[in-house]
Amino acid sequence: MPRKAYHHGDLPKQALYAARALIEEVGVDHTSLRAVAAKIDTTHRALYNHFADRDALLSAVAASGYRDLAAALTDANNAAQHMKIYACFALKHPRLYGLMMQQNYKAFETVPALRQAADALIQVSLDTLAAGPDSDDQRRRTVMRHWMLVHGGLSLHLSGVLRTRSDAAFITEILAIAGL
Amino acid sequence: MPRKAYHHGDLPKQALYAARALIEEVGVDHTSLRAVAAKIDTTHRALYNHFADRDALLSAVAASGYRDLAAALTDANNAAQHMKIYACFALKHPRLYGLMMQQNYKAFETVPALRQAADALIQVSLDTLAAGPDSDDQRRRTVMRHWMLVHGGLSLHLSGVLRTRSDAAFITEILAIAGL
DNA sequence: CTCTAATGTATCCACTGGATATATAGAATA
DNA sequence: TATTCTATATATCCAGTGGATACATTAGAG
Repeated sequence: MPRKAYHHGDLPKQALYAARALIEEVGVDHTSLRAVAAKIDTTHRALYNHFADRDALLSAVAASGYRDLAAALTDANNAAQHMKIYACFALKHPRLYGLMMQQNYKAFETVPALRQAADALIQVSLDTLAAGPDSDDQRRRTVMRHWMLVHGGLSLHLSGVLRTRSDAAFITEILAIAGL
Repeated sequence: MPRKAYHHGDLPKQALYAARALIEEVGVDHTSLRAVAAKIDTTHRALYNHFADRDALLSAVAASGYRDLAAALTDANNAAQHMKIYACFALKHPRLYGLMMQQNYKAFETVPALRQAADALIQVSLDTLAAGPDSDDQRRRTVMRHWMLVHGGLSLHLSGVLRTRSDAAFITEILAIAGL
């Protein structure tokens, strides 16, 4: 895709975009290093110069998802808007969102960018949802409660366990359940 | 492990147990058909006589998890007990629980046992959480709200996004957040 | 007792993530 | 400018995977 030169120019960033695109297209399970490499016209082994292994690449994609979500949420002025924007993001990028929530303790420890991106998201949520003069513990719980509701609802909706209806109906329903 | 006879006796059930054990030991990603087959002393291809493919086997394991969870929840007399038992199950079998929640629409359509098991769980929850004379829609929302909170909390806790504390602290925290 | 359908086996395939060794190029040094 | 050094890309290999096809065995229906 880029030049035919031996060196690629900006392989890390392009690999990230390519991986993210592939994940959103065909799902995480069907996203192979070789497919990502082919998409940016390089060898699958070249990726290892920039990512420790496949999981590290996936975690980097997850981190980019967290960043985008946090950025989108800065537009929220209240809890209801916050929940709507959050849910819309997840419904628009279900596989990316699944990957973000599939990260585990080890990933958060191993990939600093992931930890940072998640913390940034938490900060945005704190600013929007718990701006009052409450104690830190109280504010943390407010965010946690909100996140539990919206993420729990999304998870049940996206999987299909709960036989929820259309996306739009789902959003109004979780808003009602959350009392917003 | 069983006899050395050509026919195995009860391969489907044993395969299910073996797969579930492997999943709880090493995680879904590292559970291969060959490893499951080796555990019950057969060929990986024999599994295909009883499960359409790897995903079908995993979905069957998930269904068995739903059944066990529903059975455990019949002991609950109120919402607080319900939430505690649910959370304890997930914390005791985190990888199995992850698999259960990783099932998607296609799995629920393709594997009838999975749909049935999930519906049975919903029924138990309806009985415990929404026994009153409310409308069906109201009862459904009560269950949904409860499930959103507990599953959302578990998901955030198990992944480590939210930096939650110990399991015990987590349980008391979600009970408080849910107002139970 | 035979025949057939269900079940288990043997063997193959394309593909995967990852390891090792080699080639290239861009930057720093001289 | 010429030379070395290091980061980056490639080539090639490997064991392991899910799945396909063809064949062997066996239990049961007739």
